[in-house]
Amino acid sequence: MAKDRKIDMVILGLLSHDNLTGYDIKKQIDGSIRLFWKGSFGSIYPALSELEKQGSVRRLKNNDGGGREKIIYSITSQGKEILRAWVRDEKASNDLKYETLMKLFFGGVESKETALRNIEVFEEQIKADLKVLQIYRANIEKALDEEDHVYFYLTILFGIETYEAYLKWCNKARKVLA
Amino acid sequence: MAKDRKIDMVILGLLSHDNLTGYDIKKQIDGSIRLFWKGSFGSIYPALSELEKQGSVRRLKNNDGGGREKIIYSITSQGKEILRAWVRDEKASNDLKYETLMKLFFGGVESKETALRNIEVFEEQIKADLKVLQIYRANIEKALDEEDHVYFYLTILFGIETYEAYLKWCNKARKVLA
DNA sequence: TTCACATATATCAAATAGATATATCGTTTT
DNA sequence: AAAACGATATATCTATTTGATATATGTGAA
Repeated sequence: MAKDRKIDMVILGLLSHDNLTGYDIKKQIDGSIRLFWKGSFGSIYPALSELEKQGSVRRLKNNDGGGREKIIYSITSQGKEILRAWVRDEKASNDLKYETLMKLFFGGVESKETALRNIEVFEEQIKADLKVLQIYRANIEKALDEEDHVYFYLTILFGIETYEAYLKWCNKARKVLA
Repeated sequence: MAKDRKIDMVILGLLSHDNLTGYDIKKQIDGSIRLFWKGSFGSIYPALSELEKQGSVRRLKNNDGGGREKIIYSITSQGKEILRAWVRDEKASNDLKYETLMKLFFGGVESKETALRNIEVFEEQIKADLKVLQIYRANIEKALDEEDHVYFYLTILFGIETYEAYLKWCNKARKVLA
């Protein structure tokens, strides 16, 4: 596979906002990033080691007198330049893996009821996620003057717009199957 | 990682419609499936071998007197049952990896113009894809009476609904950034 | 006839997912 | 006060997937 590790950009991007541990990075991915990307420990920790080796991130000394081992990373100026070059690069891979759709696509091997049930499960999940996003939006709209918040806001809007489209589709799909 | 190879379901699903070679499977994934899933030769051929070993697919003899090597597979009744069990199983992983959104999320490290350009590239791609989907829809609506076509139709509708939402979001995003 | 392109199988290294092992810390329950 | 529990934290392993490449044949056009 080509030299093109996407998790590196997630890590550099998050470190451009804050100094973080690998565990922190995982938490942020599962939080604000999960709308459009994901990552596991199995990719985060090895990536952090290699980024350090190549000089894109730096380990902050933080031996505050014995206690839980904790490695806080910060981004270097080289890391920032790599991140910026990636943001400027126009090519981007956008793809989704929707098992629900696949189950529906091959729905012919099972009953219509099964198809409807799969749509229902999907709908419930989306409704729950949409509620969370709407709370995010309400909160962030109070603090939109801060520069970086605008970009976060845009991704929230993306989530809301697409999730509403999913719900519309669920209704249409039900009608088509009926 | 858990015993849970999704490519197996893509293969079994496609073989439940038709007997196909590995190459055919790849073509169908890049065609009708690509809206919600993808797969590469590097996963298809090994999966076909294992599915054959476990008795879910069968190799059809087709030595039609010398010529290009060609291995046509068909699904067995065991394979069909595995496919059906998977369709009945409610749990489904739905996730997207949108590099455009990630570039936007970390847009603060670059200029607003870069962010707008990334949105523009994304928009052009979606517009092109949407056109194709609308042609698909028009064609399939003429043949909706055939049982299996309904499920294909639903995935097309899903694509159209979400792509239209993406375009709406592009316009909103432009306004927010302005 | 040569060139490009589509068909077709197969394999490899790099990247990722998902699970698990290990250990510490803080809070709550017994 | 001890035990139990869940959150924090690093690290590693295997299975899976990607994306690229190697190899070879068939087909149509210049």
